[in-house]
Amino acid sequence: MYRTHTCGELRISDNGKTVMLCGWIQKIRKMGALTFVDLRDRYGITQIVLDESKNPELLKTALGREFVIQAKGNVIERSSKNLNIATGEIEIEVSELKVLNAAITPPFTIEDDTDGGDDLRMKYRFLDLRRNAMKKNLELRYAVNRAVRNFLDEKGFLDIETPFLIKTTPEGARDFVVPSRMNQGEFYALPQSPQTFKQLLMVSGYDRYYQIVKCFRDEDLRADRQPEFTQIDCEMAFVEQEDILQMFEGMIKSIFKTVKQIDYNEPVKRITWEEAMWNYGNDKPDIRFEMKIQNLKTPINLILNPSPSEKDLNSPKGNVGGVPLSEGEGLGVRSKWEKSEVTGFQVFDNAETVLAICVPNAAEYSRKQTDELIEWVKRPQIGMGGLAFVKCLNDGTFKSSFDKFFDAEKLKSLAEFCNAKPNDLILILAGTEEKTRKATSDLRMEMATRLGLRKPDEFKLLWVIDFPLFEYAEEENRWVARHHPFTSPKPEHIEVMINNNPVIENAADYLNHPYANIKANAYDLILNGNELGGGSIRIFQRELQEKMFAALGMTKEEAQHKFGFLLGAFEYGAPPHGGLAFGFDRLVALLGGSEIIRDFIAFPKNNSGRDVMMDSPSTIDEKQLKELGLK
RNA sequence: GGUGUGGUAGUUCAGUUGGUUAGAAUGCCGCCCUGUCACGGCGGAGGUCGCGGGUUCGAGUCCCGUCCACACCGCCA
Repeated sequence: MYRTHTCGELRISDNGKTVMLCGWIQKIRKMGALTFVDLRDRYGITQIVLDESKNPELLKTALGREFVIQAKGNVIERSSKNLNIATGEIEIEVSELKVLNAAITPPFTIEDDTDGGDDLRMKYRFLDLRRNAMKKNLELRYAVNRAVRNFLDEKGFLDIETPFLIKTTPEGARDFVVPSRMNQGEFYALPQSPQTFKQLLMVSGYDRYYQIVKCFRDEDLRADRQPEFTQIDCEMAFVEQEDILQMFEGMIKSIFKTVKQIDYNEPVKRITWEEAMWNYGNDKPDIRFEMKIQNLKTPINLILNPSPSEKDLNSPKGNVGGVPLSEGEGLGVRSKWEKSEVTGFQVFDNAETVLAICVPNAAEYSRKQTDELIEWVKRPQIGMGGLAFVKCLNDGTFKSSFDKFFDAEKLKSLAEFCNAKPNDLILILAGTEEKTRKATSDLRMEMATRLGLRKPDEFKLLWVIDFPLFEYAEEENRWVARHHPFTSPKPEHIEVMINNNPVIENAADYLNHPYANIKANAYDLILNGNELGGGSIRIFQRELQEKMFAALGMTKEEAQHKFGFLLGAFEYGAPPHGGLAFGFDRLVALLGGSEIIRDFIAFPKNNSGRDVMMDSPSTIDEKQLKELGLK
């Protein structure tokens, strides 16, 4: 027997017991004839005492940090207690000590606040994982895993494994491929997601499926993106969008409750993709704070309203795609400001788009601070030429960076249009539509970060719905699926899809193609500005699926070659179905108050997709290459 | 593919306008210390300043190239 207890469980009530502990030496403190050793394992730290005056043999063996030892002795009450640790009232008076394995000095300290940099911690990941901070992250990961399984199990979902060695798919991310030895010249692909398998499971009648499963995408990494990552993959049959939103909103709330003790009782807010783009400039808005984008000039009308004759731009309330806009913020709202487009300020007058945000309580920003913001928007990643601002002073006056062109009256009307409050700082960006909208969105997030409005302990969920079905791919001059090619158009848009030719005759005018306006039964769940997951109601009839493949530029033969198995299955009684998938790593990281998923994965890859601990990827032997027919 | 930031002791970092023998903290080693728990005291070892080239009387410092790490853009249905 190695141990009777762990290093985290002994208390004052165990006083007098003879115990055996095993663990790693965290720290040695020598006080003359007395030596204190902090012994650490997964469960905690227990102090053991080596008393040379009572047992001189004990100190004959050399000890050092991270040695693995076994200590036998009596639990005694400490004469000076340490109430900062759970075992701090007792210590072990050691009678027998055994070094199970010596250790060389670790390259960084195994402490919460380690002195090790990212690079080293990755190289010695097995040491990094000894740290309390990492242990907590992995424990959180497992807690979320359990919460998911418990919830879905209770709802009757079945966990069914799907293969990792599958077929390459033309759409979407780049595939990782695996050469086949037995079928030389051919390759498996690792799944980007179990998408087609879960749909086939619906055809098979397993009407509630889930899997917490590894997925693979050969794309560049980010703090929140790894080449292999884990998804909570779910699918249901005989459901409408509403059923899915309810079910999985419930799942996330249940995770909040079990893992974070958060009661998220209110229904999750929903907005359309168009509202998201209009008000926040991106499709995953952080709604912990307002700071909505104000449109001072041309709206995203080309996207939102390709044929102004059909939808009156000047109507007080826009109504797009049959979905009423929230909070009376019509897409078509225009004010007298809007109509007086010639301001005399060329930067505004010449720009396609002029967008503003009202930053609360920032009117006292100094020249230095505003200059710094201007530099911020000029960074290559943002790429704006400059930034205009209006300070809404508490005395009701305004001070702007373009006073030369705007008199007091004009500034006032601008501030009113933006619904600016006293002490607000209005920041204005002007330029081409797409770039300016993205820049304003980035600026909004940046200002919120600077003002501390992105509170890590506040969780705000949001459904973004009614995504466009297609996206225009400029390089190929064709439509690509915004979500994936199995996503169903909204029922009222199916006709548009079937009755129109997908070919884009005039690339410059693609927004006027009927396909640009088709909306999908697709939805994303956003948490604090991060995409937690997304999904859609799927196509389940062969004809519509074929039409979809055709819309994406596939010939009938190609579609049959690549997805014949799915098209075939649809002919044998496929039920209506839909589902979604969550980014498990991202969910865990966010619950842990971070956006860096690397810290929540035991053995992650670095920025260039390398595992620096085992040094993969690596070259392979000639022999292996030959066997695979690659040489 | 691109942009930015960084690379100096085992580790985290400082290093002025280009100028003597490149510093601090921490870790490590040795000695002292019977109640420490961020222990304390004394002493010591430890450097190809990422790599290659250039400018210069002289380069950690300036220039060019390159490698690596991180963040971001493109990309990620």
